[in-house]
Amino acid sequence: MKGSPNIAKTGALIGDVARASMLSALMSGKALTASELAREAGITVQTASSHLGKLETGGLLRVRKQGRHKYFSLANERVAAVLEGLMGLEAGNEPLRSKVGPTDEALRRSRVCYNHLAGDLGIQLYDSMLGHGFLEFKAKELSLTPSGVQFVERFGIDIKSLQMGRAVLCRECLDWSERRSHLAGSLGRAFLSHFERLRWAKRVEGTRIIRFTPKGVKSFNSTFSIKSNV
Amino acid sequence: MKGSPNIAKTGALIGDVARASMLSALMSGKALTASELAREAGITVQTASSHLGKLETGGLLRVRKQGRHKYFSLANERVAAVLEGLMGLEAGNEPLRSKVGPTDEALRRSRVCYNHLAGDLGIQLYDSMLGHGFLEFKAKELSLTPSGVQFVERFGIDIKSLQMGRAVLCRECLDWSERRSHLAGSLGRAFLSHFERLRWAKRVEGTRIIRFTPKGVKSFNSTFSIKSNV
DNA sequence: GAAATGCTTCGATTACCATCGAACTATGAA
DNA sequence: TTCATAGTTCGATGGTAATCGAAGCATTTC
Repeated sequence: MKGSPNIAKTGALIGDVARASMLSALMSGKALTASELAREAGITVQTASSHLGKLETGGLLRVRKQGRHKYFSLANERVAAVLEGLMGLEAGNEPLRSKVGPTDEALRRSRVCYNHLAGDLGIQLYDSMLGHGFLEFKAKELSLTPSGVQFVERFGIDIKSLQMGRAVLCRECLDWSERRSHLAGSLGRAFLSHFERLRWAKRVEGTRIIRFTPKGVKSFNSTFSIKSNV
Repeated sequence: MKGSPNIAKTGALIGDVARASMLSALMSGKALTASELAREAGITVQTASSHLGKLETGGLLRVRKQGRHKYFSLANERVAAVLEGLMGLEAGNEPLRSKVGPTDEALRRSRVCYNHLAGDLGIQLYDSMLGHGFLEFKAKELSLTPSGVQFVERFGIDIKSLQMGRAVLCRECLDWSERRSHLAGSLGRAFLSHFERLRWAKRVEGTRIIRFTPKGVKSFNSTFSIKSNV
């Protein structure tokens, strides 16, 4: 069967515990330095350097050099999507114990996925946008409707500058905790950073958890007209 | 970072060349025996047995015993989706040479992906169904509209028995050659097997290629009202 | 300039695991 | 029963790659 060695190569890249730790850490979307990633994985910087080199040539990471620092981030959203998919597989297989734990609970509720909002709240946002006709599938791809543009602008996001950029505006991304899609793309990222700017939510340092304030939840629900009991 | 060892485990499972070959072979959706898979991977049956055991306990494979044979298939559609995603990553990174080759060409045109139609033609089918309002996104998930039901039935697919089954009727699946979705789920599988029954298309033994006959292409285009030059 | 910090390269060590031959179990055929 | 086929278990072997100490390069700070 042709094409098999390829998936083996990237599979092997992900298949090392140290590298997997680094990739998981980068799922937050933040760019991290080599030494930060080494600490995250619990290995020395030499070893980390070797790993990071392999991940880069393997096309999983993007690198930016800044002074004497080297910042690593996931190569693109597709890499993030594959990693999310892998996590989802695991979650399905685990007996039940994966459901417990307050950390896990919080992750399922709302977490960052490559700089956009994932988890329960992420799905609610996505569903709401679709339900109000702000997003639609135009035959091929997810796109923002005229009324959607209006809504997003009134919410305080500078849609024009997003459209200027090279990145795709709307994209869907599969969730591992739920089995549903949520909003990715530059609009997805803009939403999350705007939530942070409005102080509705805050990232918990060192994890992927996003903690919404009580007031933040309330505003979120009313903005996207979500019934609080669901 | 929590949750990292998990993705490492499945990553490592995929990361072995022999196992990757087996998984690729199973992407056709067909169930294969242990010795067939051993031959596919170019290893002895003993080694294959060991690999298959690991893949099963890792949750990637489903096993059915039938007499003295043991049939292996991918555990579910999600596993298939992750594998497709991995192939897509590779395809994006490869320089350009991955574009050449007649086999590759044929794969891009139409191939089987876990028993449903993928590739260029798969996307055309999906787009056509959406464009005619036969499929729609109902807030959360892809579903068949009333007119869609009518269309599918008139085409000769027994939609009732599909709806009885436990499997999801419509699902979307991301393509690696294009960057678009195509139709998966039990309806997707029903379409492909009906194409085969009508002799529009035939699987090429030992590969994932689906070869459409000239007449088959014509019928396909007219059924889904696709302009032949696009 | 010198010292400090961030990262890379080199070499030696170690641990893991894919591989296969040989022997074994289980199911089916004659 | 006897033979054949499908698959598993066991043990030995070999190769690959992760790991870290030590030394080296590059950049910034003092």
